Amino acid sequence: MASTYDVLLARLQVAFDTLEVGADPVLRTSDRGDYQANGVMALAKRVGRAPREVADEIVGRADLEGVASVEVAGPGFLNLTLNPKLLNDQLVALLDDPRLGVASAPAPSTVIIDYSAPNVAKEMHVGHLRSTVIGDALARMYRFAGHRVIARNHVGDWGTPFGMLIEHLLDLGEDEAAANLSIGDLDSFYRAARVKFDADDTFKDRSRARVVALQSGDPETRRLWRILVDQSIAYFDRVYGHLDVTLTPEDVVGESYYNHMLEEVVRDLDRRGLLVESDGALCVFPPGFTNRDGEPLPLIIQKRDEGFGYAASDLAAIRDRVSALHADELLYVVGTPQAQHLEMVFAVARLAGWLPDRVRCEHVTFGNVLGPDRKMFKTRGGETVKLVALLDEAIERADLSLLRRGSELKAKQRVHLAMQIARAAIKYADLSTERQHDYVFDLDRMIAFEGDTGPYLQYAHARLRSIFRRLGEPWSAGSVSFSLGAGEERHLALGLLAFPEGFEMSFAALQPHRLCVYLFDLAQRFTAFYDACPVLSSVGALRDERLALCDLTARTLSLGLSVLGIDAPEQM
RNA sequence: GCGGCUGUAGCUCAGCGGAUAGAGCGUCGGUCUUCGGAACCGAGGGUCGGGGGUUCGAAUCCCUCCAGCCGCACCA
Repeated sequence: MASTYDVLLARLQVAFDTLEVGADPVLRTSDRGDYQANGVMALAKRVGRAPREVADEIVGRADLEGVASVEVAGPGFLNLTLNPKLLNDQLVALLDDPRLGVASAPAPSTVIIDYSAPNVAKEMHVGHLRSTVIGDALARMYRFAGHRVIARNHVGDWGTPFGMLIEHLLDLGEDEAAANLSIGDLDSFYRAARVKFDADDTFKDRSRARVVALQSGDPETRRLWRILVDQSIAYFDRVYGHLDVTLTPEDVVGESYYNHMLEEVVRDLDRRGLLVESDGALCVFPPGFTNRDGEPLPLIIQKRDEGFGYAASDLAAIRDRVSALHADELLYVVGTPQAQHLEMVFAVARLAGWLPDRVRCEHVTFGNVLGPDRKMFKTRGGETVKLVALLDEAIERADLSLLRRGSELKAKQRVHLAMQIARAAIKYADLSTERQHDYVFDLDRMIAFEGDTGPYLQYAHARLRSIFRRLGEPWSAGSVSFSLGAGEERHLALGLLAFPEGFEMSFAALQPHRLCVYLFDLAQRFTAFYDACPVLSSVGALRDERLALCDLTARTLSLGLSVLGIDAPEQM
């Protein structure tokens, strides 16, 4: 089905095209009418005529029969009020549409989304939260939009620290070490290795030798390294499970995966005459980048010691993703501090011809998670906050709230529900602020059941489902018609019909918070309706109509939340 | 110094060149003998960091200044 917005836009577009082909009607929802079109003024300017006159002409030429009534206001606004029959027909169509009006991409693209990227043998902490949550929401949005998503978890599984980590593993004994790692105690493992490395020269020498052995492919060293990697991946997988993130171990394609391609990256850059030796390092100087002294800034491909910089594996990854995986689109959900690095990598990949213009390549940046003091979020002791600790605390609080409220659920169900609420609280708080902005992590605020929070949306959904439970029998729409006599009903209905725009705008801009804004607005429309319009105690056609509105609202909330990676429990 | 991001109500944040800048929390007042009150309705609260400019129209685009955060050659 065509969304209501699209129906309206198509009719207006025809009229605008008669004055200037492709002129944007600038169609928006409005509080002056159901929608307003603001494109007349700009168009009048371009064609050199009076705005009111152009507005009148557009109104005269637009075939809005059966769609909307229109009024010209102010300097040339077109205020549109949707036709009751159109409203009814669109709502009836939604009842049978599992996608609730959102079109599926006619030509699916292959999209590679690079996100999460924790480090092997290190705990996942708040620093990974946003990349993981935002990346996963985007992956779900792309899938829902009908595209093919290849997730890539570019874990840090290579580099000099692995010398000391492997030596520490040997000191502990493989079994002991694996046991430590498998319970997720990665940080103390890493710290212990670090302490020895700093204090003990023999250990330091062993570690360095071990790095060389690792890099030269020594089988025994590789086997030991594999233990570290596998234990870590298993641990990450458990964290993703707790967070309900769709990443799997198969999506883990770490830095080491690209090792065998690095020589070729260097050779190819050299062949194309892009490689420059500078201070003993092999670099590319993409135009337009300078350092603090205004000198050209290099992207270091191979270091003086012949080791490869991380730019090399990033470049290899682009080559691989474009040529072997046939990506149409590359997204990097990586923190803002990497902006310049990634810009340079993209620039070099374009220069080298590995990244053709047809492939969209974008750095999806995000701001920091701040503590109550507005500085980077840390524990009171100044340590990074572990992701599992964060989630555990949220679960505990959610469980307490349920208890305080006198939840009748059994302990086991309650804990599961507390987990769903905790995840919703944390994810929604993260997704509902504009991506690029920093936000203050405030568990009290995000887990509150009132206000613009994940739990509030879940609650709205649970109340809706409760209506259908009380109904006592399966409900089906049958032959409902929507007369929308009450203002609250009409307001809610317009909200339901706007789901496609809500999703599309959020998706096109890669900004999950717009979908959050939409869902919160819908939930508010619903609660106002719920307060004013009795459902179960009404009778006949009115009752059917209200039940249908409830059904659509519940499905829209549930679908919208699921696209963001948030559960909508039946009962709370 | 250069580059990037940010500055909107007491607090946390939305705001797509359009009409009177909106939510949530908090505050104050109200509703309803609760289809789940974790609700609803209303009020108060703003030099949109300052100053210029472009435009019929600027929180939004441009310039400049102020404040804050981040990055700027071999750790990834």
